[in-house]
Amino acid sequence: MKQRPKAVATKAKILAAALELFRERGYEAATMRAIAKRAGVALGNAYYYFGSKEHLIQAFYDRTHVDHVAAVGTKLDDLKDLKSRLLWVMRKKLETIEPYHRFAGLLFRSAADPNSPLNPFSPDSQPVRREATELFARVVEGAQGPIAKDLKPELPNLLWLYHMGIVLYWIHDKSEGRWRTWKLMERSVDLIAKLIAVASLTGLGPVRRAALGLLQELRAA
Amino acid sequence: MKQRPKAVATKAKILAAALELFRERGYEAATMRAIAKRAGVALGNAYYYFGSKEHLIQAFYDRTHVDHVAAVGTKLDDLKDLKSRLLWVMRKKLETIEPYHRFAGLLFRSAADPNSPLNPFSPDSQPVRREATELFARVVEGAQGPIAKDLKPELPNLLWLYHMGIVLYWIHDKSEGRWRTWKLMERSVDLIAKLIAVASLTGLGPVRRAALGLLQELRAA
DNA sequence: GTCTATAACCGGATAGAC
DNA sequence: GTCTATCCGGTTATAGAC
Repeated sequence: MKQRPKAVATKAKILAAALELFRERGYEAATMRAIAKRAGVALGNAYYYFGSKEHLIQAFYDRTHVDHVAAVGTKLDDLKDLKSRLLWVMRKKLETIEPYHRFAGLLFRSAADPNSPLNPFSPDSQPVRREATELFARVVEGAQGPIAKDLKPELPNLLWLYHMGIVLYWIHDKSEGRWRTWKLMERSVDLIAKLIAVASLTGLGPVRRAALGLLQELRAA
Repeated sequence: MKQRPKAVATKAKILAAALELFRERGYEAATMRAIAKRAGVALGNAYYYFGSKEHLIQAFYDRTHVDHVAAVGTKLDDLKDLKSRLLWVMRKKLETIEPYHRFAGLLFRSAADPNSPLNPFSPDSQPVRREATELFARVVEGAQGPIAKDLKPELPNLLWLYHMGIVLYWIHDKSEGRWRTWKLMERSVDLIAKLIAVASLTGLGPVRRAALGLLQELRAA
């Protein structure tokens, strides 16, 4: 019922025009009027298909996520220990988003707003977020070595959160080729692998208990 | 030279009106026209004192920081262990910002943009950030109990970063009276106190070494 | 330097006719 | 589904007064 071909074509035209103009002029300078005009469509019609200008950006997210999964590919299956698996996924992430660094500030500006549909915790973003989390579930699932039972189910979400933190750092990173982010990412992946190993060996100390309590809190939200 | 009393009074009037309206209606609904009107001032005059609506947010930052420090007050000196000290400071923080929850999202929106002067890592924000960090230095400084020598200098920055994380959670928190944030804050403060204690007792395991290396990386940026 | 008043521009968003 | 007309608010411009 949603597949009237004309509607699909119009929507695609508008989206294509928008992405073009974003690339050419950046987000702010690509006005809705210009987008509509390039798409050969009235302004109001653009709003008929995309509730707001921000809805147009969602395409970027979807695309980079798909690109990331593709870049990760089947190579992940060849890596056995958690550290190299996580490292691989994170490397591919940074490589995938690198071309967008110029525009990232503008894009993520909306992403930080709790009221924006682009915010990664919003209902609109749930599908992408779930898929992204599943990627980290794959990372954990295929890893050899012991992982504590009570920690394991939390890990995909935690790693997703961690990866958001790295992306946030990357956005602000002005160093040449983002080498700071790369170093930070490599070091933190190392630390995370060590932490998981330690947490999975040790008995139930008060620190471990406090940490797990905190995790439950977070999950309930 | 900047202290013509009339000018100071006018600027204060405008800021007060803005904060009032932000509280009452949120950021978007508090139009510059309404702010000027409430301040009993012409629209152009508001722009004479605040270059843009965002500049009013910067003023908000400063204001809440001052309020926070005042709320923390001398009571901090009566608290001896790190946990109660940190808890006190964080409680006062959440209390101080609570009235502004409605428009906090918009605030963070600008803060996430690396090109915005509002972003907490920008040069413009350095003064506020340094002062805020000093508050956490006070927390650490006055605490009894052992704190590892190599960890101690990192703590003010780390705690500042932690407190930003809590604020980020608070911004997205839709629960009644932000009780989720409060619980998360209390639990995480507990965990942090435990972590610091353990880290200060234990010898130099690989985890500790990796963590400290990561901290150095972050500080260098 | 401080302030008023008014008009105008621009672009995101909406209403309602067709 | 698509259009045109319109609203709304941030921002700027102007011209002048204390």
